[in-house]
Order: sequence, then structure tokens, then C-alpha cells
Amino acid sequence: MTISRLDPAHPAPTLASAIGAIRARGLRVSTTRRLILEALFAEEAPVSAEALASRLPQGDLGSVYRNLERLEAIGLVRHVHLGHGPGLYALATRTDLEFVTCERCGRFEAVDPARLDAARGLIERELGYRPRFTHFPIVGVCGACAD
Amino acid sequence: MTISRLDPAHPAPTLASAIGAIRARGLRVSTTRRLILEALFAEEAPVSAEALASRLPQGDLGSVYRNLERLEAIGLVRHVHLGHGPGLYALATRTDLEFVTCERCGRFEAVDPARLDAARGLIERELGYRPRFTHFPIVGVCGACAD
DNA sequence: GTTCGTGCAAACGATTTGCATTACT
DNA sequence: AGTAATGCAAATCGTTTGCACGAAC
Repeated sequence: MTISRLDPAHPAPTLASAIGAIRARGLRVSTTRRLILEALFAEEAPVSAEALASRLPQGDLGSVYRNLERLEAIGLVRHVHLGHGPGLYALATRTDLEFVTCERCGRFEAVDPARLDAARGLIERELGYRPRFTHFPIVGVCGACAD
Repeated sequence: MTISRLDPAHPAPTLASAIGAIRARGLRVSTTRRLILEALFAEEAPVSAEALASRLPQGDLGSVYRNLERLEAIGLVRHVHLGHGPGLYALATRTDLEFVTCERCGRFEAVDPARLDAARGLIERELGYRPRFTHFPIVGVCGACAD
């Protein structure tokens, strides 16, 4: 799970550089936008728009979704859909990862793509589809729930 | 993709036996329920609740969802979530299959589970999760979209 | 002073639910 | 007759959108 922080494909590892990236795109650094970014930097795991909104003074979901959309468009943010339930958002630097989730208990884990390369190759050869588990995860049953 | 129609794990391969299964569970064979079942028997691929409702005289979605829920509870029906968009329903006899879908063009295919066993094993060994692509598919990029 | 972004509310798509009426059994 | 299932409407959840006001640049 070691992703180089210097890799140009994974920009803005710090709040300052993320804000720089926003300015570079001609977007404005509003208070709401900064707060959302700060919240994302403070989170380890992907979070819902709802959770982010609750961190804002006015807690407006519309604003949160619009911001996440823009931040995603410029490559700072990504989101995952884990089973049912709301989409979960995280910094792109933390989600150049793939996901597995348990359909029984809802647990999920981020996975270094390299660990899935062998399986990915098998699937691609067998089905002619190259799987990406970044936006929709592998859904299965975890070890604990298998008993 | 050869699934024996005699396999007791795949019941009700005919409309008559499906109706028998409903009666056996103490459920009633209403007109709406019969029409939904007939529609499912007539469809090759999974269909949305909306599509099923449009086949009914009164086209009530609530009734369709309640029926699908009941039919799913007794094992006659299953549903898949292909990316965004509504859930798609099919006879359980036709969906003891796993799914792959293309995140670019939305195309999807049903896959004999056996074709995924090798990849499933790799993933289970590597991640400790046993993948099931029956309810949520493998999402990737198909050959055509890869160009 | 211009935009761009906000906040609020309304609209949305998919699904669920309450409730009085209908119709299987 | 008794109860499950229907039909209609309203409610829910997650997300998107319209629009007037406010705030970065």
C-alpha cells in the first residue's frame, strides 16, 4: 500500500498544495470549500457527504455535493460506492486504491491495486473486461462472516 | 453456462412450478403476481421494476416492488445492481450467475460462476474475502471501450 | 464590479410504506 | 368470511438543480 507522495499522478498530498491546485484551476477558495478539504484531510477513511455537511456551519448538502463534484473534476477527490447506502468520499491521494467490502457486515478495506493484479489478469483473460475496483468494490464475504 | 434444470438448488424452471412454489408457501396467486412472473419468464435479461410495472394494467410500482420482494424471499427471483441506475430483476433460475459490467458503456454480461473460480480463489487467498459477483457485479472496462 | 459559490428550497429517481379497498382461498 | 394483496398517495433516502443573495477575486 505504498504510494509515492512524489508521484505526479497523485498530486496535492498536503492541504496547502490542494488549495494551490484549486487556485491553479481558476476556482475560488471559499470557506466552505476549505472546510470540506480540511475535513477530508482529517479523515482516514472515506466519508459520506452527510458527514461532511455536519462539519459545516450551515450544513448544506447541496453545497457539499457541488464542491465534491468540482474537487473530483480536478482530481483532488474520489468516491466509492460500497453496497447500498450513500457514496463515500476521500482525497484522491488516499483512494488510488481499490476496495473490498463484506456484504454481510458492511466492513470494507482499501487495497493496494498491485495485490489484485493477478486476479485482474485472470478476469481480463477470461471475460474480456479489465476490472477496476476503485469506484465499485469487490463485494464478498469476509473471513469473520464466513463462519 | 450450463445449469441443470433438474438441480434442486434451482427450482421452478417453469411458470407452472413457480406458481406451485408460491402456493406451497401459502402465498396467493394474484393476477398482478402472475403477470409479473410471466413477464420475468418472457425476459432473457434482468429487467427493472419500472419495466415490469409497465406491463401491468394499473402499472403500480409499489405493488411490483412488494411482489419482487416476496418472490425474492421465497427464492424465485433475484436482483443485481449494475453501476448506477435501478436494480434489475430476473428469475433466480437465470441469475445463479455472476455479472460483469462496463463502466464506460454500461454493457453487462452474465457469467457462469465456474469461469470465475480461479480469480475468486486468488482474491480470497490475497484479501481474506470470498467474492460474490451475483448481487454486485465486477465493474471494469470492456474490450470495445478499452480502445 | 464581476463572476463564482453559497444557502435554501424545490425537484429528482429509486424505493418504501400507510391505509382503505379488493379479491384470492 | 378472513386475510393477503392491490392501488393510490405520501414518505423516504441520496442526490441534483434553480435561483436570489453573498463573497472571493
